[in-house]
Amino acid sequence: MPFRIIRDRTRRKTSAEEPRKRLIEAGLELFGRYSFDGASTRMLAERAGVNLASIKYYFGGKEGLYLAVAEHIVQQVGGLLGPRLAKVRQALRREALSKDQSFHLLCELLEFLITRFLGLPHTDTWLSIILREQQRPTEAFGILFEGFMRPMDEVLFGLTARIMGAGQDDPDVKLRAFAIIGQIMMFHISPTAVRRTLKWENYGPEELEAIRCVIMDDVRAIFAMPRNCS
Amino acid sequence: MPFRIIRDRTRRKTSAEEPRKRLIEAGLELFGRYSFDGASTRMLAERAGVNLASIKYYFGGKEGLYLAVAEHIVQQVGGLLGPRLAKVRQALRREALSKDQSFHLLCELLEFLITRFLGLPHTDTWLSIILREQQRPTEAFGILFEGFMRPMDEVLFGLTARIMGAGQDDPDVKLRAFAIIGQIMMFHISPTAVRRTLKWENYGPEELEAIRCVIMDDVRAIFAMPRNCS
DNA sequence: GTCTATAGTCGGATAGAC
DNA sequence: GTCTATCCGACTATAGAC
Repeated sequence: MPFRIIRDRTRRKTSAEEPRKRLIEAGLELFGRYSFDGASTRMLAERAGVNLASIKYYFGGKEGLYLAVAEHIVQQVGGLLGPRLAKVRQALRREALSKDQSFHLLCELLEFLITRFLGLPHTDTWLSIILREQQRPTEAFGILFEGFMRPMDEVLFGLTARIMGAGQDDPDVKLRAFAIIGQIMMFHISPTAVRRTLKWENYGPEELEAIRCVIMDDVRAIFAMPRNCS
Repeated sequence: MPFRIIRDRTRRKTSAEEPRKRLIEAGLELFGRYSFDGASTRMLAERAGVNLASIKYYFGGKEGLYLAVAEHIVQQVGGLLGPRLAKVRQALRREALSKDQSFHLLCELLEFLITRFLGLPHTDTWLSIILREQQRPTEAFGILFEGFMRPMDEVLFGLTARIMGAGQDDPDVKLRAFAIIGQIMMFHISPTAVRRTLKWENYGPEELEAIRCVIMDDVRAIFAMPRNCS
Protein backbone atom coordinates (compact mmCIF):
# COMPACT_ATOMS: atom_id res chain seq x y z
CA MET A 1 0.00 0.00 0.00
CA PRO A 2 2.24 2.84 -1.21
CA PHE A 3 0.16 5.62 0.21
CA ARG A 4 2.12 8.83 -0.08
CA ILE A 5 4.81 8.40 2.52
CA ILE A 6 6.51 11.45 1.12
CA ARG A 7 4.12 14.34 1.19
CA ASP A 8 3.26 15.56 -2.26
CA ARG A 9 3.15 19.29 -1.70
CA THR A 10 2.35 20.07 -5.32
CA ARG A 11 -1.02 18.36 -5.02
CA ARG A 12 -2.08 19.92 -1.75
CA LYS A 13 -5.18 22.03 -1.39
CA THR A 14 -6.84 20.52 -4.42
CA SER A 15 -9.80 20.32 -2.08
CA ALA A 16 -10.42 21.59 1.39
CA GLU A 17 -11.70 18.15 2.34
CA GLU A 18 -8.58 16.29 1.28
CA PRO A 19 -6.98 16.17 4.74
CA ARG A 20 -10.19 14.65 6.02
CA LYS A 21 -10.04 11.87 3.45
CA ARG A 22 -6.36 11.29 3.99
CA LEU A 23 -6.85 10.97 7.74
CA ILE A 24 -9.65 8.45 7.25
CA GLU A 25 -7.44 6.40 4.92
CA ALA A 26 -4.64 6.52 7.48
CA GLY A 27 -7.06 5.62 10.27
CA LEU A 28 -8.39 2.66 8.33
CA GLU A 29 -4.91 1.32 7.83
CA LEU A 30 -3.43 2.04 11.25
CA PHE A 31 -6.45 1.30 13.44
CA GLY A 32 -6.81 -1.93 11.47
CA ARG A 33 -3.19 -2.87 11.92
CA TYR A 34 -2.51 -1.64 15.44
CA SER A 35 -5.96 -1.19 17.03
CA PHE A 36 -7.31 2.01 18.54
CA ASP A 37 -4.82 2.04 21.40
CA GLY A 38 -1.91 0.90 19.27
CA ALA A 39 -2.24 3.64 16.67
CA SER A 40 -1.04 6.99 18.01
CA THR A 41 -2.23 10.35 16.78
CA ARG A 42 1.33 11.09 15.70
CA MET A 43 1.45 7.96 13.55
CA LEU A 44 -1.92 8.80 12.06
CA ALA A 45 -0.98 12.37 11.19
CA GLU A 46 2.35 11.35 9.71
CA ARG A 47 0.83 8.58 7.60
CA ALA A 48 -1.85 10.94 6.32
CA GLY A 49 0.74 13.63 5.63
CA VAL A 50 -1.20 16.17 7.66
CA ASN A 51 -0.50 18.10 10.80
CA LEU A 52 -1.15 16.59 14.21
CA ALA A 53 -3.62 19.35 15.07
CA SER A 54 -5.77 18.45 12.06
CA ILE A 55 -7.19 15.46 13.92
CA LYS A 56 -8.74 17.77 16.45
CA TYR A 57 -9.76 20.25 13.79
CA TYR A 58 -11.58 17.78 11.53
CA PHE A 59 -12.80 15.11 13.92
CA GLY A 60 -12.66 16.65 17.38
CA GLY A 61 -10.10 14.09 18.52
CA LYS A 62 -8.81 10.57 18.03
CA GLU A 63 -12.14 8.99 18.94
CA GLY A 64 -13.97 11.10 16.38
CA LEU A 65 -11.58 9.91 13.70
CA TYR A 66 -12.17 6.32 14.77
CA LEU A 67 -15.94 6.71 14.42
CA ALA A 68 -15.47 8.35 11.03
CA VAL A 69 -13.42 5.34 9.97
CA ALA A 70 -16.26 3.04 11.05
CA GLU A 71 -18.70 5.07 8.98
CA HIS A 72 -16.32 4.90 6.04
CA ILE A 73 -16.24 1.11 6.29
CA VAL A 74 -20.04 1.04 6.28
CA GLN A 75 -20.12 3.20 3.15
CA GLN A 76 -17.54 1.09 1.33
CA VAL A 77 -19.17 -2.22 2.22
CA GLY A 78 -22.58 -0.79 1.45
CA GLY A 79 -21.40 0.27 -1.99
CA LEU A 80 -20.18 -3.23 -2.74
CA LEU A 81 -22.96 -5.27 -1.15
CA GLY A 82 -25.87 -2.85 -1.41
CA PRO A 83 -26.99 -3.58 -4.97
CA ARG A 84 -26.75 -7.34 -4.43
CA LEU A 85 -28.68 -7.21 -1.20
CA ALA A 86 -31.35 -5.02 -2.81
CA LYS A 87 -31.77 -7.52 -5.61
CA VAL A 88 -32.24 -10.40 -3.16
CA ARG A 89 -34.55 -8.35 -0.98
CA GLN A 90 -36.74 -7.67 -3.98
CA ALA A 91 -36.83 -11.38 -4.84
CA LEU A 92 -37.77 -12.22 -1.25
CA ARG A 93 -40.81 -9.96 -1.48
CA ARG A 94 -42.26 -12.26 -4.11
CA GLU A 95 -44.41 -14.86 -2.36
CA ALA A 96 -43.73 -17.43 -5.06
CA LEU A 97 -39.95 -17.55 -4.63
CA SER A 98 -39.16 -21.26 -4.66
CA LYS A 99 -36.72 -23.20 -2.53
CA ASP A 100 -34.48 -23.76 -5.57
CA GLN A 101 -34.49 -20.09 -6.46
CA SER A 102 -33.72 -19.12 -2.89
CA PHE A 103 -30.85 -21.58 -2.79
CA HIS A 104 -29.48 -20.22 -6.03
CA LEU A 105 -29.58 -16.66 -4.68
CA LEU A 106 -27.89 -17.79 -1.47
CA CYS A 107 -25.13 -19.50 -3.46
CA GLU A 108 -24.56 -16.37 -5.51
CA LEU A 109 -24.31 -14.25 -2.39
CA LEU A 110 -21.94 -16.62 -0.59
CA GLU A 111 -19.73 -17.03 -3.64
CA PHE A 112 -19.54 -13.28 -3.98
CA LEU A 113 -18.53 -13.02 -0.33
CA ILE A 114 -15.82 -15.65 -0.71
CA THR A 115 -14.26 -14.84 -4.05
CA ARG A 116 -14.85 -11.10 -4.45
CA PHE A 117 -15.47 -9.46 -1.16
CA LEU A 118 -12.91 -11.34 0.90
CA GLY A 119 -10.24 -11.06 -1.76
CA LEU A 120 -10.27 -7.27 -1.76
CA PRO A 121 -7.15 -5.45 -0.59
CA HIS A 122 -8.94 -3.63 2.25
CA THR A 123 -10.89 -6.58 3.61
CA ASP A 124 -8.28 -7.63 6.15
CA THR A 125 -8.22 -4.13 7.55
CA TRP A 126 -11.99 -3.93 7.77
CA LEU A 127 -12.21 -7.34 9.41
CA SER A 128 -9.56 -6.52 11.98
CA ILE A 129 -11.57 -3.52 13.12
CA ILE A 130 -14.86 -5.42 13.06
CA LEU A 131 -13.37 -8.34 14.99
CA ARG A 132 -12.09 -6.07 17.72
CA GLU A 133 -15.47 -4.39 17.98
CA GLN A 134 -17.06 -7.81 18.38
CA GLN A 135 -14.76 -8.69 21.24
CA ARG A 136 -14.88 -5.31 22.95
CA PRO A 137 -17.65 -3.18 21.48
CA THR A 138 -17.36 0.61 21.50
CA GLU A 139 -19.66 3.22 20.05
CA ALA A 140 -18.39 2.15 16.64
CA PHE A 141 -20.02 -1.27 16.91
CA GLY A 142 -23.49 0.19 16.53
CA ILE A 143 -22.41 1.97 13.36
CA LEU A 144 -21.01 -1.23 11.86
CA PHE A 145 -23.85 -3.45 13.02
CA GLU A 146 -26.71 -1.26 11.82
CA GLY A 147 -24.74 -0.15 8.77
CA PHE A 148 -24.17 -3.48 7.09
CA MET A 149 -24.19 -6.44 9.44
CA ARG A 150 -27.89 -6.34 10.19
CA PRO A 151 -28.92 -5.68 6.56
CA MET A 152 -26.77 -8.57 5.35
CA ASP A 153 -27.96 -10.89 8.12
CA GLU A 154 -31.59 -10.16 7.34
CA VAL A 155 -31.13 -11.13 3.71
CA LEU A 156 -29.28 -14.30 4.70
CA PHE A 157 -31.97 -15.19 7.23
CA GLY A 158 -34.69 -14.58 4.65
CA LEU A 159 -33.08 -16.89 2.11
CA THR A 160 -32.27 -19.55 4.71
CA ALA A 161 -35.84 -19.48 5.99
CA ARG A 162 -37.21 -20.05 2.47
CA ILE A 163 -34.81 -22.91 1.85
CA MET A 164 -35.62 -24.56 5.18
CA GLY A 165 -39.33 -23.83 4.85
CA ALA A 166 -39.35 -22.14 8.23
CA GLY A 167 -40.21 -18.73 9.60
CA GLN A 168 -37.63 -15.97 9.32
CA ASP A 169 -37.58 -15.53 13.10
CA ASP A 170 -37.01 -19.21 13.83
CA PRO A 171 -33.80 -19.37 15.91
CA ASP A 172 -32.80 -22.50 13.98
CA VAL A 173 -32.78 -20.47 10.78
CA LYS A 174 -30.56 -17.80 12.27
CA LEU A 175 -28.19 -20.29 13.88
CA ARG A 176 -27.77 -22.16 10.63
CA ALA A 177 -27.09 -18.96 8.71
CA PHE A 178 -24.52 -17.93 11.32
CA ALA A 179 -22.84 -21.34 11.08
CA ILE A 180 -22.49 -20.93 7.33
CA ILE A 181 -21.05 -17.47 7.67
CA GLY A 182 -18.67 -18.95 10.22
CA GLN A 183 -17.25 -21.26 7.59
CA ILE A 184 -16.34 -18.26 5.49
CA MET A 185 -15.12 -16.18 8.40
CA MET A 186 -12.83 -18.94 9.65
CA PHE A 187 -10.39 -18.31 6.85
CA HIS A 188 -10.16 -14.65 7.71
CA ILE A 189 -10.23 -14.99 11.47
CA SER A 190 -7.44 -17.53 11.62
CA PRO A 191 -5.34 -16.50 8.65
CA THR A 192 -2.07 -17.16 10.43
CA ALA A 193 -3.01 -20.69 11.49
CA VAL A 194 -4.62 -21.56 8.14
CA ARG A 195 -1.66 -20.32 6.15
CA ARG A 196 0.85 -22.01 8.43
CA THR A 197 -1.00 -25.32 8.18
CA LEU A 198 -1.66 -25.29 4.45
CA LYS A 199 1.64 -23.59 3.62
CA TRP A 200 -0.14 -20.84 1.72
CA GLU A 201 1.56 -17.50 1.33
CA ASN A 202 -1.70 -15.62 0.96
CA TYR A 203 -5.23 -15.93 -0.37
CA GLY A 204 -4.75 -15.73 -4.12
CA PRO A 205 -7.33 -16.71 -6.74
CA GLU A 206 -6.42 -20.42 -6.51
CA GLU A 207 -6.69 -20.46 -2.75
CA LEU A 208 -10.01 -18.63 -2.79
CA GLU A 209 -11.30 -21.10 -5.37
CA ALA A 210 -10.34 -24.04 -3.14
CA ILE A 211 -12.13 -22.43 -0.20
CA ARG A 212 -15.17 -21.71 -2.38
CA CYS A 213 -15.42 -25.33 -3.55
CA VAL A 214 -15.35 -26.74 -0.03
CA ILE A 215 -17.80 -24.27 1.45
CA MET A 216 -20.28 -24.43 -1.39
CA ASP A 217 -20.20 -28.21 -1.20
CA ASP A 218 -20.87 -28.00 2.55
CA VAL A 219 -23.79 -25.63 2.03
CA ARG A 220 -25.28 -27.90 -0.61
CA ALA A 221 -25.04 -30.84 1.80
CA ILE A 222 -26.45 -28.87 4.74
CA PHE A 223 -29.57 -27.96 2.76
CA ALA A 224 -29.71 -31.38 1.02
CA MET A 225 -29.66 -29.75 -2.40
CA PRO A 226 -28.46 -31.44 -5.62
CA ARG A 227 -25.11 -30.45 -7.04
CA ASN A 228 -26.31 -27.85 -9.53
CA CYS A 229 -24.87 -24.64 -8.20
CA SER A 230 -21.71 -23.50 -9.93
CA MET B 1 -14.90 -12.53 38.50
CA PRO B 2 -14.38 -11.30 42.07
CA PHE B 3 -10.63 -11.75 42.08
CA ARG B 4 -9.26 -10.23 45.21
CA ILE B 5 -9.67 -6.55 44.61
CA ILE B 6 -8.82 -5.95 48.22
CA ARG B 7 -5.45 -7.42 48.93
CA ASP B 8 -5.65 -10.21 51.44
CA ARG B 9 -2.55 -9.58 53.50
CA THR B 10 -3.24 -12.44 55.87
CA ARG B 11 -2.73 -14.98 53.11
CA ARG B 12 0.44 -13.52 51.68
CA LYS B 13 3.69 -15.46 51.53
CA THR B 14 1.98 -18.82 51.75
CA SER B 15 4.28 -19.61 48.86
CA ALA B 16 7.15 -17.76 47.27
CA GLU B 17 5.59 -18.42 43.88
CA GLU B 18 2.23 -16.92 44.70
CA PRO B 19 2.91 -13.47 43.22
CA ARG B 20 3.89 -15.21 40.01
CA LYS B 21 0.57 -17.03 39.84
CA ARG B 22 -1.39 -13.96 40.77
CA LEU B 23 0.31 -11.93 38.05
CA ILE B 24 -0.44 -14.61 35.46
CA GLU B 25 -4.09 -14.66 36.52
CA ALA B 26 -4.22 -10.88 36.28
CA GLY B 27 -2.45 -10.98 32.91
CA LEU B 28 -4.92 -13.51 31.57
CA GLU B 29 -7.82 -11.35 32.55
CA LEU B 30 -6.47 -7.94 31.59
CA PHE B 31 -4.56 -8.85 28.42
CA GLY B 32 -7.71 -10.72 27.35
CA ARG B 33 -9.95 -7.78 28.08
CA TYR B 34 -7.78 -4.85 27.02
CA SER B 35 -5.06 -6.39 24.80
CA PHE B 36 -1.32 -6.11 25.36
CA ASP B 37 -1.23 -2.37 24.73
CA GLY B 38 -4.43 -1.67 26.61
CA ALA B 39 -3.41 -3.38 29.84
CA SER B 40 -0.86 -1.28 31.74
CA THR B 41 1.67 -2.65 34.20
CA ARG B 42 -0.03 -0.58 36.89
CA MET B 43 -3.38 -2.24 36.23
CA LEU B 44 -1.75 -5.67 36.20
CA ALA B 45 0.09 -5.15 39.48
CA GLU B 46 -2.96 -3.70 41.18
CA ARG B 47 -5.26 -6.48 40.01
CA ALA B 48 -2.76 -9.09 41.16
CA GLY B 49 -2.30 -7.33 44.47
CA VAL B 50 1.45 -7.22 44.00
CA ASN B 51 3.98 -4.46 43.65
CA LEU B 52 4.67 -2.89 40.27
CA ALA B 53 8.32 -3.91 40.43
CA SER B 54 7.34 -7.60 40.75
CA ILE B 55 6.61 -7.75 37.03
CA LYS B 56 10.23 -7.05 36.28
CA TYR B 57 11.41 -9.32 39.09
CA TYR B 58 9.40 -12.39 38.06
CA PHE B 59 9.06 -12.01 34.31
CA GLY B 60 11.71 -9.52 33.25
CA GLY B 61 9.04 -7.08 32.03
CA LYS B 62 5.57 -6.74 30.61
CA GLU B 63 6.42 -8.83 27.53
CA GLY B 64 7.74 -11.67 29.66
CA LEU B 65 4.48 -11.73 31.60
CA TYR B 66 2.55 -11.82 28.34
CA LEU B 67 4.51 -14.84 27.13
CA ALA B 68 4.00 -16.54 30.50
CA VAL B 69 0.26 -15.96 30.08
CA ALA B 70 0.40 -17.62 26.65
CA GLU B 71 2.18 -20.63 28.17
CA HIS B 72 -0.40 -20.76 30.92
CA ILE B 73 -3.18 -20.90 28.33
CA VAL B 74 -1.40 -23.77 26.59
CA GLN B 75 -1.13 -25.66 29.89
CA GLN B 76 -4.78 -25.11 30.78
CA VAL B 77 -6.08 -26.07 27.35
CA GLY B 78 -3.69 -29.00 27.23
CA GLY B 79 -4.99 -30.24 30.57
CA LEU B 80 -8.56 -30.15 29.30
CA LEU B 81 -8.04 -31.42 25.76
CA GLY B 82 -4.92 -33.52 26.21
CA PRO B 83 -6.51 -36.75 27.44
CA ARG B 84 -9.21 -36.59 24.77
CA LEU B 85 -6.75 -35.93 21.99
CA ALA B 86 -4.52 -38.76 23.24
CA LYS B 87 -7.44 -41.16 23.15
CA VAL B 88 -8.29 -40.22 19.56
CA ARG B 89 -4.64 -40.32 18.52
CA GLN B 90 -4.41 -43.85 19.84
CA ALA B 91 -7.52 -44.86 17.92
CA LEU B 92 -6.12 -43.31 14.75
CA ARG B 93 -3.05 -45.52 15.00
CA ARG B 94 -5.24 -48.56 14.50
CA GLU B 95 -5.40 -49.32 10.79
CA ALA B 96 -8.87 -50.84 11.12
CA LEU B 97 -10.60 -47.70 12.42
CA SER B 98 -13.78 -47.51 10.39
CA LYS B 99 -15.48 -44.49 8.88
CA ASP B 100 -18.32 -44.81 11.39
CA GLN B 101 -15.95 -45.04 14.31
CA SER B 102 -14.02 -42.03 13.08
CA PHE B 103 -17.21 -40.06 12.70
CA HIS B 104 -18.29 -40.99 16.20
CA LEU B 105 -14.96 -39.83 17.61
CA LEU B 106 -15.21 -36.58 15.66
CA CYS B 107 -18.71 -35.97 17.01
CA GLU B 108 -17.53 -36.55 20.56
CA LEU B 109 -14.68 -34.13 20.12
CA LEU B 110 -16.80 -31.41 18.52
CA GLU B 111 -19.54 -31.76 21.12
CA PHE B 112 -16.95 -31.46 23.84
CA LEU B 113 -15.63 -28.31 22.20
CA ILE B 114 -19.08 -26.76 21.93
CA THR B 115 -20.73 -27.69 25.21
CA ARG B 116 -17.81 -28.00 27.64
CA PHE B 117 -14.80 -26.17 26.37
CA LEU B 118 -16.54 -23.09 25.02
CA GLY B 119 -18.81 -22.78 28.02
CA LEU B 120 -15.95 -22.45 30.47
CA PRO B 121 -15.58 -19.15 32.33
CA HIS B 122 -12.09 -18.48 30.98
CA THR B 123 -12.75 -19.34 27.35
CA ASP B 124 -13.66 -15.84 26.28
CA THR B 125 -10.43 -14.53 27.72
CA TRP B 126 -8.36 -17.22 26.02
CA LEU B 127 -10.10 -16.65 22.71
CA SER B 128 -9.59 -12.89 22.84
CA ILE B 129 -5.85 -13.37 23.20
CA ILE B 130 -5.72 -16.10 20.54
CA LEU B 131 -7.78 -14.01 18.11
CA ARG B 132 -5.46 -11.02 18.48
CA GLU B 133 -2.46 -13.25 17.90
CA GLN B 134 -4.09 -14.55 14.73
CA GLN B 135 -4.58 -11.04 13.42
CA ARG B 136 -1.23 -9.68 14.51
CA PRO B 137 1.07 -12.50 15.58
CA THR B 138 3.77 -11.88 18.15
CA GLU B 139 6.21 -14.32 19.73
CA ALA B 140 3.27 -15.69 21.71
CA PHE B 141 1.61 -17.06 18.58
CA GLY B 142 4.22 -19.79 18.20
CA ILE B 143 3.61 -20.86 21.80
CA LEU B 144 -0.14 -21.07 21.25
CA PHE B 145 0.08 -22.69 17.82
CA GLU B 146 2.57 -25.40 18.71
CA GLY B 147 1.11 -25.79 22.19
CA PHE B 148 -2.43 -26.79 21.30
CA MET B 149 -3.60 -25.57 17.91
CA ARG B 150 -1.39 -27.87 15.88
CA PRO B 151 -2.02 -30.93 18.10
CA MET B 152 -5.76 -30.38 17.91
CA ASP B 153 -5.70 -29.70 14.19
CA GLU B 154 -3.76 -32.89 13.53
CA VAL B 155 -6.32 -34.99 15.34
CA LEU B 156 -9.16 -33.26 13.48
CA PHE B 157 -7.40 -33.74 10.15
CA GLY B 158 -6.78 -37.42 10.94
CA LEU B 159 -10.42 -38.08 11.72
CA THR B 160 -11.66 -36.05 8.75
CA ALA B 161 -9.31 -37.91 6.43
CA ARG B 162 -10.64 -41.27 7.61
CA ILE B 163 -14.24 -40.16 7.22
CA MET B 164 -13.61 -38.80 3.73
CA GLY B 165 -11.42 -41.73 2.76
CA ALA B 166 -8.64 -39.40 1.75
CA GLY B 167 -5.03 -38.81 2.74
CA GLN B 168 -4.32 -36.76 5.83
CA ASP B 169 -2.34 -34.22 3.81
CA ASP B 170 -5.06 -33.70 1.22
CA PRO B 171 -5.80 -29.94 1.26
CA ASP B 172 -9.52 -30.74 0.88
CA VAL B 173 -9.42 -32.59 4.18
CA LYS B 174 -7.81 -29.68 5.97
CA LEU B 175 -10.12 -27.09 4.41
CA ARG B 176 -13.17 -29.08 5.40
CA ALA B 177 -11.93 -29.48 8.96
CA PHE B 178 -11.26 -25.74 9.15
CA ALA B 179 -14.74 -24.99 7.83
CA ILE B 180 -16.27 -27.13 10.58
CA ILE B 181 -14.19 -25.46 13.26
CA GLY B 182 -15.32 -22.15 11.76
CA GLN B 183 -18.94 -23.03 12.52
CA ILE B 184 -18.03 -23.39 16.18
CA MET B 185 -15.76 -20.37 16.27
CA MET B 186 -18.39 -18.11 14.70
CA PHE B 187 -20.33 -18.01 17.94
CA HIS B 188 -17.29 -16.89 19.87
CA ILE B 189 -15.85 -14.57 17.26
CA SER B 190 -19.06 -12.63 16.79
CA PRO B 191 -20.60 -12.87 20.23
CA THR B 192 -21.89 -9.32 20.16
CA ALA B 193 -23.65 -9.68 16.81
CA VAL B 194 -25.02 -13.15 17.61
CA ARG B 195 -26.38 -12.08 20.97
CA ARG B 196 -27.86 -8.90 19.59
CA THR B 197 -29.57 -10.77 16.76
CA LEU B 198 -30.89 -13.69 18.81
CA LYS B 199 -31.53 -11.56 21.89
CA TRP B 200 -29.45 -13.87 24.04
CA GLU B 201 -27.91 -12.48 27.19
CA ASN B 202 -25.09 -14.99 27.18
CA TYR B 203 -24.22 -18.58 26.23
CA GLY B 204 -25.96 -20.61 28.90
CA PRO B 205 -26.66 -24.36 28.75
CA GLU B 206 -29.77 -23.88 26.61
CA GLU B 207 -28.00 -21.65 24.12
CA LEU B 208 -25.05 -24.02 23.86
CA GLU B 209 -27.45 -26.91 23.29
CA ALA B 210 -29.13 -25.04 20.43
CA ILE B 211 -25.75 -24.33 18.87
CA ARG B 212 -24.70 -27.96 19.33
CA CYS B 213 -27.83 -29.27 17.60
CA VAL B 214 -27.36 -27.08 14.54
CA ILE B 215 -23.65 -27.71 14.13
CA MET B 216 -23.84 -31.46 14.68
CA ASP B 217 -26.65 -31.64 12.16
CA ASP B 218 -24.51 -29.71 9.68
CA VAL B 219 -21.54 -32.01 10.25
CA ARG B 220 -23.70 -35.08 9.75
CA ALA B 221 -24.96 -33.64 6.46
CA ILE B 222 -21.50 -32.60 5.30
CA PHE B 223 -20.18 -36.14 5.71
CA ALA B 224 -23.45 -37.72 4.53
CA MET B 225 -23.77 -39.74 7.71
CA PRO B 226 -27.05 -41.10 9.11
CA ARG B 227 -28.55 -39.43 12.13
CA ASN B 228 -27.11 -41.69 14.83
CA CYS B 229 -24.81 -39.42 16.77
CA SER B 230 -26.32 -38.06 19.99
C1' DG C 1 12.20 -10.59 47.97
C1' DT C 2 9.51 -6.41 48.49
C1' DC C 3 8.60 -1.77 48.05
C1' DT C 4 9.05 3.51 47.17
C1' DA C 5 10.51 6.94 44.34
C1' DT C 6 11.74 8.57 40.15
C1' DA C 7 13.90 8.70 35.55
C1' DG C 8 12.90 8.92 30.82
C1' DT C 9 9.62 8.31 27.17
C1' DC C 10 5.52 8.86 24.76
C1' DG C 11 0.66 9.64 24.67
C1' DG C 12 -3.50 13.06 23.33
C1' DA C 13 -4.78 17.60 23.51
C1' DT C 14 -4.44 22.46 22.61
C1' DA C 15 -2.95 27.54 22.69
C1' DG C 16 -1.75 30.88 19.75
C1' DA C 17 1.07 32.66 15.71
C1' DC C 18 0.48 33.00 10.84
C1' DG D 1 -7.17 26.40 7.79
C1' DT D 2 -2.46 25.21 8.98
C1' DC D 3 1.38 24.66 11.84
C1' DT D 4 4.75 24.95 15.85
C1' DA D 5 5.50 24.57 20.47
C1' DT D 6 4.15 22.97 24.60
C1' DC D 7 1.34 21.09 28.48
C1' DC D 8 0.37 17.46 31.34
C1' DG D 9 -0.81 12.95 32.32
C1' DA D 10 0.29 7.99 31.79
C1' DC D 11 3.35 4.73 30.54
C1' DT D 12 7.48 1.20 31.29
C1' DA D 13 11.52 0.48 33.51
C1' DT D 14 14.69 0.67 37.21
C1' DA D 15 17.70 2.33 41.06
C1' DG D 16 18.25 1.78 45.67
C1' DA D 17 16.39 1.51 50.60
C1' DC D 18 14.80 -2.00 53.60
